[in-house]
Amino acid sequence: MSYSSKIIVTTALIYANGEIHLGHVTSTYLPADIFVRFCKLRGDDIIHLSATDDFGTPILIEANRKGMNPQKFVDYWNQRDREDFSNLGIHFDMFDKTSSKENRELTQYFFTKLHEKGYIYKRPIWQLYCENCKKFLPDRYVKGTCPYCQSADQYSDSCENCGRIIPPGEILDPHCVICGSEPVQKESEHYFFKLSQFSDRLKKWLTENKNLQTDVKNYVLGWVKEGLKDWDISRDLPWGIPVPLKEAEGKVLYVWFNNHIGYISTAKKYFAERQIDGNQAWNSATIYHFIGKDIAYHHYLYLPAMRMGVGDFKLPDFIPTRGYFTLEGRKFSKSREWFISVREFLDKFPPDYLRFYLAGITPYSQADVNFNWSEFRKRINTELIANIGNFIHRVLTFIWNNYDGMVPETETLDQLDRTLLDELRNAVKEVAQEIDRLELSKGLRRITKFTTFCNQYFQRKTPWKDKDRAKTALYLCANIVRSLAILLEPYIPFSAEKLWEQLNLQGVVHKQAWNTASELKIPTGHKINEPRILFEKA
RNA sequence: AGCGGGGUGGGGUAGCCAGGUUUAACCCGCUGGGCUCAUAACCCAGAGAUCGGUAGUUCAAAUCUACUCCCCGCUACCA
Repeated sequence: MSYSSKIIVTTALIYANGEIHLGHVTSTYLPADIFVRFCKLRGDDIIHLSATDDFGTPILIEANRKGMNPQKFVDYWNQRDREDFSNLGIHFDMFDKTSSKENRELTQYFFTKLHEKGYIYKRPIWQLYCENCKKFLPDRYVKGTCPYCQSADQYSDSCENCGRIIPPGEILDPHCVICGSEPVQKESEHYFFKLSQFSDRLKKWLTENKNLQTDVKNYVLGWVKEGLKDWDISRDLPWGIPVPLKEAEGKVLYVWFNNHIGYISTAKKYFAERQIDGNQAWNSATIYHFIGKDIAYHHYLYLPAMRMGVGDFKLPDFIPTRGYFTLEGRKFSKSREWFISVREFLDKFPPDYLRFYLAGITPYSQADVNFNWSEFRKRINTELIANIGNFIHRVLTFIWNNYDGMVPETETLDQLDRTLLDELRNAVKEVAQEIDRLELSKGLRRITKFTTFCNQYFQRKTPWKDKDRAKTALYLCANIVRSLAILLEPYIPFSAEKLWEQLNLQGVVHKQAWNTASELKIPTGHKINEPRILFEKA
């Protein structure tokens, strides 16, 4: 069977060991969801895929601490994350896990193919080893005192207190996280990926791909210029995807070797369930990988290099990269309890408030995004409620109270009416352009610019003075409210759907065609449902 | 230290890449007025920045160049 989809969107895989927080949502999942929702309305054949990232040291440590089997542990988080995303209206066509059979197989295939082609070699490295636990202690298995600020109980690779990166071997008073005893240096064989060999090809690809953001590109090109180092892709851990070589007993692949392969393995699984050739589907689609800038290196260097090396799967066309999330001007930090989880937020406010606010403040760049509670409230109350919500509500209640809830008839359009329709067409066109260019905050601003005009129109028409003469205006406004439901659907899908119901229209707003937003589809005499307040003040 | 990003009215931003379509735009806030259909929401008018600093390029610079000050992020086995 031949392939049908045209666009594949993936979002960075969420690490399966903790709550989803607003940082994840802001940089990655919300932008992707808005984009995908828009494309669906536009009629594109598009799918959104993601998964949990199930391997790695922190998960193993955490699972051990809780006395849980690591697979059970990541399954728990996978389920919990699905709920969070669903509650936020973030929809996936498939949400899988990197510990899936498909991803294990594809990852081993990647390794084998790269190994055959000579891109992987083995060499011994010195590593800390715990003689009590009889195991090597990678990165986060060792804690000690920070050599810079003397802060105790820090992981051996970085200090939470002063934020410095601690070079391997420099941590003071190192001890094993599991048993507390002091580790010794011991030699271990590791596998390395020849990233250095891909320098020229990466440089070419980065330079020639015009879809990549220039700021991120410059940042990454800086690394290439400095010279890429080969990459240690194996770990002495019991939790991970085994290195598929007989000689490599007990070694697994590093999480960053396998997790982005999850994009492809999930896609293949998705297509396989539909009897579609996954490789062909992947290679003929336009690929978007949405990420946060913290993982820019992995997506702009490691990922493309690995795909170049294997050769079977095309590289991404777009890697939309957004910045860090700060809360009241300070960096998010779980350990310092300076963060907001999705659950915590949704206990207080509806999901659309979060979507509306975040979409409005997140630019298409790696600039950081600051969340501020008072600004959040202000923005919801003034833009979402007093501007957009007010227009919708005044129109609907006016029709309900003055025309028995029936959309009135239209007569000859005057100059102002025609201007309104021009504004509508422009808005529909320009919002689409912005979202298509991934400029989501600008798209939202374009919508509020339009509703400002709608409020002005209503004001100038003074329909309350002569209900009979106001019929054309209300006919037009009712239709514009319908258009707004469609325009707003990518941003605030729950409210858009409620609005669709209030308008008493057929079907669901999510299945409408974007272009019909510039048409007048509600006929005279159409009965709306009783208007209710769509947005309560925050 | 190096690399990347940024400094625009009281706050938050757009514009800068492709210099002049802008008397520097938008939102919030502020001042005054109007309306009363609407969740004290809406509409109109107004005050307020010469675009971090300096020096250049140009007929013309917030937009280009150099230097400089300040802020933020990153620096590879942290996901």
